[in-house]
Parts: sequence; C-alpha cells; structure tokens
Amino acid sequence: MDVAERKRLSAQDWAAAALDALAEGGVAAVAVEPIAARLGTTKGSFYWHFSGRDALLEAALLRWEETHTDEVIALVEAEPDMRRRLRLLLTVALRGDAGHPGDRVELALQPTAGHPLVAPVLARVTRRRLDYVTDLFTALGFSAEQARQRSLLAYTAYLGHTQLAHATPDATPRGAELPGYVDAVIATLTSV
Amino acid sequence: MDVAERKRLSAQDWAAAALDALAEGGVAAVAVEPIAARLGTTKGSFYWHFSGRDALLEAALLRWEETHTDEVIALVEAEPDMRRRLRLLLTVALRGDAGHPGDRVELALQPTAGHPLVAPVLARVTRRRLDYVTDLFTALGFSAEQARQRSLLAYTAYLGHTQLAHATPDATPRGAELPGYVDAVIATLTSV
DNA sequence: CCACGTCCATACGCTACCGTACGGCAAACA
DNA sequence: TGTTTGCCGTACGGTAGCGTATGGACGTGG
Repeated sequence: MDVAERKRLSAQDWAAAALDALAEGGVAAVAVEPIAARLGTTKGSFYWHFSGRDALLEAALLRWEETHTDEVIALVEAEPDMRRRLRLLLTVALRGDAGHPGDRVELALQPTAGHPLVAPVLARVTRRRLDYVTDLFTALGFSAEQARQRSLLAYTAYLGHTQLAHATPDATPRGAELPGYVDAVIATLTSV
Repeated sequence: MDVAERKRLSAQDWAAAALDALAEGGVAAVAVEPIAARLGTTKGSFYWHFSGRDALLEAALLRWEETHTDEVIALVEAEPDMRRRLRLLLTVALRGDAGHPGDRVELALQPTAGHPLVAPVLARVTRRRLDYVTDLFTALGFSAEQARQRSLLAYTAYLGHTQLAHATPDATPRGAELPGYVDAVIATLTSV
C-alpha cells in the first residue's frame, strides 16, 4: 500500500498494523515478519519498539478494546430517545462487517479465547457491552430479569449475526432488507 | 490417552483426531505431526492414509458436517409437538459447550471462513440449519417473512450464545438458570 | 564538525511443521 | 516356510517465523 512512505515507524504504527492482521487472520496472523513486510520494513524496527511478539499482540488487543466499544457507545448516546437509541444500536450492530472491520476481531479472538492475553480483554469488552444493553432495556421499562434476558438475547444475536455475515453473507439481510429486519427484531425483542 | 492401544490406525482415526484438534485449536491445529504424537504414531502412518495436510482437513470438515447437524435434527425430530420441539432444540442449542464439543468447531472455523476448503462446508451447514428452523417457525403458524426473520434471530442468537459461552462463560445462564432463560427466549421469539 | 542517541537492516541460530524417501516389521497368503 | 503386501518408523531437506547480535544510517545537540 504505502510503499512510498519511507519515514520512521512508531509503536502505534506497529500496533495498528497488528490489529489489522488480527482482524483478518486471527491471533496467528499477528506475526512479526509478515507485518514487517506489509509495513515495508524489517524485524529490526519491531524489536526496537517491542519486547517480543506477545507485547505486540497485547498492544493490538488494548487498541481494539479502547476504540471499538467506546466508539459505538458514544455514537449511540447522542440519541436521547430510548427506542430510537435501541434502533440505532441495532442498525449499527447488524449492518454487518461493512461498518467497522473491528467486528471481525471479535470472531478472530474466539478460537484463542483462552489465551492468557486474550481472555481478560474479551471478558471486559463483553461485560461492558452487555451491561450497556441491559441498562437500555431497563430504561425501556422492563424488569431487571427481563432486561437481563432480553439483552442477552439481543447481544448473542448480534454476535451470531456478525459471525453469519462473515461466514455466509448470503444468509443475512443486507442493504435494502436491513431496515425491515431491524424493525422486526426490535418488535420481537421489545414485545410484551 | 490410549497409550496402551498399539493397534493399527485407519483414515477414520486420523479424521476423528483431526476434528478434535480442529475444535480445540482451529484450522492451524490440524497439523500432522502434533496429531501423530497424540495418536502415539508418526507421520509415516499419516502419509499412507492421506495425500497431505489438506486432505486431512477436508476429511475432518466432512466428518463434522455429516455428524453434527444431522444428529441434532434427528434428535429433535423425535418430538412431534412443534412447540415442544422448538423448546427441545433451543435447550440443546443453548446448553453451551458442554453438550457436544462440536459446537466449538463452528467458532474455530470463523477466522478461516474464507479458506477454500472451509467456506463451502460452512455454507452448506448454515443453509441446512437455517432452513430447518425456518420450517419450524412456519409450522408454528408464522408467515414466510416472519418465519425467516425469527429463525434468523433464533439462529444468530444460538451462534452468539455458543460464542459467549466459550469466551466468557460467566455471562451466560447455565445449569438451573438455563430452563428459565430458554422459556423467556421462546416466549420472546414466538410472541405475536 | 563531531559525537551521541535513535532507529533500522542484515545475518545468524533455533524451533516447528510439511512432505519425501526408504527401510523394516508383521500379518496374510501361497 | 517363504514371500508378498499393507502399514509404520526414521531420517532427511525445505520453509516460515521467533528472537538476538551487530553494524550502519540519520538527525540533533555540543
């Protein structure tokens, strides 16, 4: 891509490239030499900025945790009406992998969810998202248990939708079909 | 495990071991030498039964496709009442990773969903399951569009649930909580 | 202008895995 | 019992990635 770029690199550049690789090929793709090749540099640069491969993976994971969840929540918080906020959230969430490539990260982390570096990050992100959606259902007037159950259903549906959109895109509604599906999901999730 | 077993191996044995490895460590874990070590044999055996690593991966994938989807569908078909059949299906599906270790395979395939050997299998399995659940909702009296939307919601929720149960088990209802959650999900998914 | 610190390139050894070549053992068969 | 065939062990070369060592380029302050 940026072959013309011949300037020096920072640890941030490496972390960003690592996150890209993570999203595309999973934890195994966070490999020093291939990323170095893609950055147009060599391992010599990497081992100056990082202690080793694990440090790079950790940096990529933290970068993902900081950016993706907070970004979406902040975007949705701009909508004051709760019903419309839920609709906005689901629209963004179910838009599929087109929205942010970071959705793929979630999937890429699954096979190595038990990894000592991956597990805590995944747990924190999950807890944060799930709590947020639960609060949203509570604000819509549902009881604590109802809110918990429905938010769990909503969040698992989001996770599965991302998975499905990635694996077999034909099976998921896209483009013009999406608003209708979002409406149907909202109607089902908020039905008394 | 079966260190005492010193008999000869078949291609089936290799495929089964490969499927185990696939479920645990993803496509990358379908490696000849580690599996050989776990089987208490060597590569010499493997390259007699298979042409190469891709053939082993393919065999494992076909084994997964043949057994897992059909098994569950056959189990559920034994229940004649449609509502109870849905309940049985969801109970089996949401039971988490404890039920069949094959649930993990789904997740393990995600990072490499685009792999030429993985993609077609994944597409067939998805199509088959989704069609089955759609038929189920149709039999419950929903319109074609409603059945499609609700089955999609149900199936994505299943996928996400498996994902969640694997990544952060604390976030999903287990054991005594499960029946209540299944009831709530059914109530939501079948609400008019 | 020179010296020093920052950043990177190159070369090296190490490990894991793939695939091949080939020799050996053991059961089936004559 | 001898031989053939099916199955496996072992040894080898090749590749990819990790981590280290070391020298060089380049800017910056003295």
